Amino acid sequence: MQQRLFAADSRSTREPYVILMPPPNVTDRLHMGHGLNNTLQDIYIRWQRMCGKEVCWLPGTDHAGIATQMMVEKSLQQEGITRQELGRDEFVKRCWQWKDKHGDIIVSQLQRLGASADWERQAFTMSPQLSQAVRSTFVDLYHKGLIYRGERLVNWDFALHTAISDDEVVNIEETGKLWSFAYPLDDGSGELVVATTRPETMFGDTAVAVHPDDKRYQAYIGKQVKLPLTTRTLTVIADPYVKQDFGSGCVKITPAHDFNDFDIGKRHNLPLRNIFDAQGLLNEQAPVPLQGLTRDEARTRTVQLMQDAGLLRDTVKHRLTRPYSDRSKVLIEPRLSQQWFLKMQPLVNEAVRIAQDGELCFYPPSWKKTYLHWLENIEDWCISRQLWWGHRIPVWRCADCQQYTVAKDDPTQCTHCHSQAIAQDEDVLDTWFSSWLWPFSTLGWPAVQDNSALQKFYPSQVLITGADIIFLWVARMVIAGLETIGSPPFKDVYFNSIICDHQGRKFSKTLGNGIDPLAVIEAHGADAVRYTCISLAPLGGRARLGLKDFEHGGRFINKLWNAARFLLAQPALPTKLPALSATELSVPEMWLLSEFKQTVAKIDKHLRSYRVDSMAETLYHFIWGTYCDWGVEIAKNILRQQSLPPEQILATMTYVMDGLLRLAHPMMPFISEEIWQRLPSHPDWDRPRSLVVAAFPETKQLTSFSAEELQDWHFTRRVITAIRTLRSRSALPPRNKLNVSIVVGAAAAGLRADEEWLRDLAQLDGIAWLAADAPKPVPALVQVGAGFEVYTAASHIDMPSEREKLRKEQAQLETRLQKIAGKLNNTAFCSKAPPHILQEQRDKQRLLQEQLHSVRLNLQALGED
RNA sequence: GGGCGCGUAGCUCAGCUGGUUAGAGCACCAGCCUUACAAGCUGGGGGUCUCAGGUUCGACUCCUGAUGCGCCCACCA
Repeated sequence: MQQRLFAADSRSTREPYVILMPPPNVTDRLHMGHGLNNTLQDIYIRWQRMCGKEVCWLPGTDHAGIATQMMVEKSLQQEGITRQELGRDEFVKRCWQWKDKHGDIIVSQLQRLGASADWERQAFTMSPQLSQAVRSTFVDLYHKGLIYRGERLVNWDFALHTAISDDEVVNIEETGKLWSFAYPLDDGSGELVVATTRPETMFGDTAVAVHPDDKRYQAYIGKQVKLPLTTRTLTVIADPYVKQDFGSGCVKITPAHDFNDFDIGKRHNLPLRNIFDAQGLLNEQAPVPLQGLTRDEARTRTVQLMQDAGLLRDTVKHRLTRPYSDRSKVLIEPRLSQQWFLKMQPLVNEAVRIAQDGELCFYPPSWKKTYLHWLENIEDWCISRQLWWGHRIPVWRCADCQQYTVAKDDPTQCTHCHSQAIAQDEDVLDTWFSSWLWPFSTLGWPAVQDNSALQKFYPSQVLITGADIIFLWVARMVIAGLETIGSPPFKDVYFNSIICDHQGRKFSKTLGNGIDPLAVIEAHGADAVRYTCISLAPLGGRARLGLKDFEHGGRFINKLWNAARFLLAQPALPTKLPALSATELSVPEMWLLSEFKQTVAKIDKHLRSYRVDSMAETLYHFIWGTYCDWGVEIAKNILRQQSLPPEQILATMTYVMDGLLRLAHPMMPFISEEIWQRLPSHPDWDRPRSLVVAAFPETKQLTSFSAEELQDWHFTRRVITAIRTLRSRSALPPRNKLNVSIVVGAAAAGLRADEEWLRDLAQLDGIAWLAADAPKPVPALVQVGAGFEVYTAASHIDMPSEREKLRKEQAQLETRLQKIAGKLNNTAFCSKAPPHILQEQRDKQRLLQEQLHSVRLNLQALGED
């Protein structure tokens, strides 16, 4: 029913506010990281909707090529079949089924969380519309000469049998071994020693390199060495890449299996010798006994064979970083293959500029450097994948003329020779090649018939996502937006926390330390999950979350619910409330309203600076510490005393409750709406049919009162707190009223005017007002405050501990006074510190001196021992 | 090797542009089922703000160095 309120109207005249949901992968259900990410987006969307913007939160899912294909293959495995047995068409069909199932689960999870996205605009990276965008982009970039096919060394994943991009490789530091092998000179005049961490790659060696300036090896340059265990020989070449001080200063060069060696090979025209078959097993380049072995088996055997041949010179432990596939977690093999690449260099200039000029802002700002560093060192992007699930590359190769036909619509013939013998490239595109178009492909681009959505909702205001995909997704979206639409896709990038378990470990399936958002929603409610997530998740940091933490949120929701119940259960609560009238307000009400206004100002500030954790804290303190702890107590007092008409205070309480529900709504949409619907409408607030579209409080419309007007009340509150402490120390049950004596100095008039409040909020029976110079009531418990003393008689007073307490206070006051005196006696401080700081210290000194004096007199009255 | 960030109460963290008695939640202790709330109320204990210098009248806050930890990027076979 509320969903209609979430729909974005592209023809609206309101100012747009747009957020694009980072599309969750359709691989699996959502985890708590998604819970946080989507809560944050929803907070901003709901806030801005309440501020009167035409908001559009565009939801959707990502086909996640590699990840989904892995999941589907895994499920096939359980049925005992491989995707090859199933065939491509059938396999892709299975992937669609998987997508439908998990896409639905994801949407229902997001809705349970309260996500107020425009569900009618749901997008999917492989929908017909987005496929059109992908093709269009590919074809355009191809015709601009930016997409090319080439045989290059790429990161090869032997588990998935596909190339992956540099950004999908994760390097892990490990301890391995460094072996030194002797390669005998062909003319029998000696040997060269080379070091390697990967012995098995020696069969792909096509040279040995030394540094051109290395005196030790001048004579060897151009000579031949024998490649052990084979019949081949290698030339000794000179290249400045070689470090003279590492190992022997000789390097074996394996151009087909190492990125650096590949470059050297190019410089020296070395042959590329691939030693692996498609499965990652050693091929015929290796000696017969090693053929068909895996990399690991071959390594052990190679070392053994070299040792047997008397050519193993050394084995040492060695720290090295190895590349792993981020998805499949297997060791990456650099492998020569035909792939499609996108030239990135010509595309990045503008993306760099807008970050430097502040047209694109990162929160936290430190990410700007990381972003720029990546762009400034950009490499070509390998965009083809040897997978089945994804966007098929829109390129057809002609069997007759061997030329490529690159087209947006499926061609029937070769554009070069018109032959019909054309076949589409078997590969698919990297998933990110569709994700990077998300800011405009989801809005209908490149369809021309109706681009009102694109015009209205591009660009978006803020992208809220995890910093882990800053290169994979964020930077690339900026590039695509600038290249395709001509303007950046968003203004702000807000990096949310990474959710970890209580020990600071990332959630992972293998550890089983994840928290299922739905289970927690069942236990504590969606609002509690939302509140807990954001209050514990600082901007861009790492948030440690345990199951127990959600109790905090649960308690808060419960507290709010009870506060509302108090109000709603009042028999005197009128259905028609009077408007606020400054002249009829009691001082505590004036204070409550002022506190509310301050809260509104703080929340506005925190939202604008993306400090949602601070916003949550601010609201928590207002609701719990101000509205409940004081507001409700004040209301009870008035209702009990009948000192004022009940409608008046109930109207104020309703007004503030209505306002705080508005503040709370973006964060806690369920409970706030639930209460708000039951609340009588207040004439000073608008009353639409749902809180979803109610106005967000603005400070300029709110009433507040000056510090002078509230000064006495602040003093009274301090006295009340002191009396409560006294009561607690007297161990008297709260229902027993207390008799106190009060000594007041300068603030006497104000306090005595508030006597009724004092009496009620501190649960007093009788008050005796004492003059400052009157004898101290003995024996009695005492609390000495700034500008006042309160006493109460108690049945039995533990004199030593009472003295102890006073002495402790005395010591504390003395220390503080010493510090202040230190400052005030410092001539430099007095001459250089700003006047108001100086005055502050003097005032403080006077108050503390008075307080110390009182404490001392009380100590004397108790009799020093 | 380069970049970024973090070391504050037993635990998880706030503390923004230097001046507060350094705060919150959880945990702990004491007393309370006070008619909104025991998922609660009223109090309480607990911190040489990682260390060492410096700037300043004044540093948790700014600068330098040390040290421990985390993340990212690059990489010597």
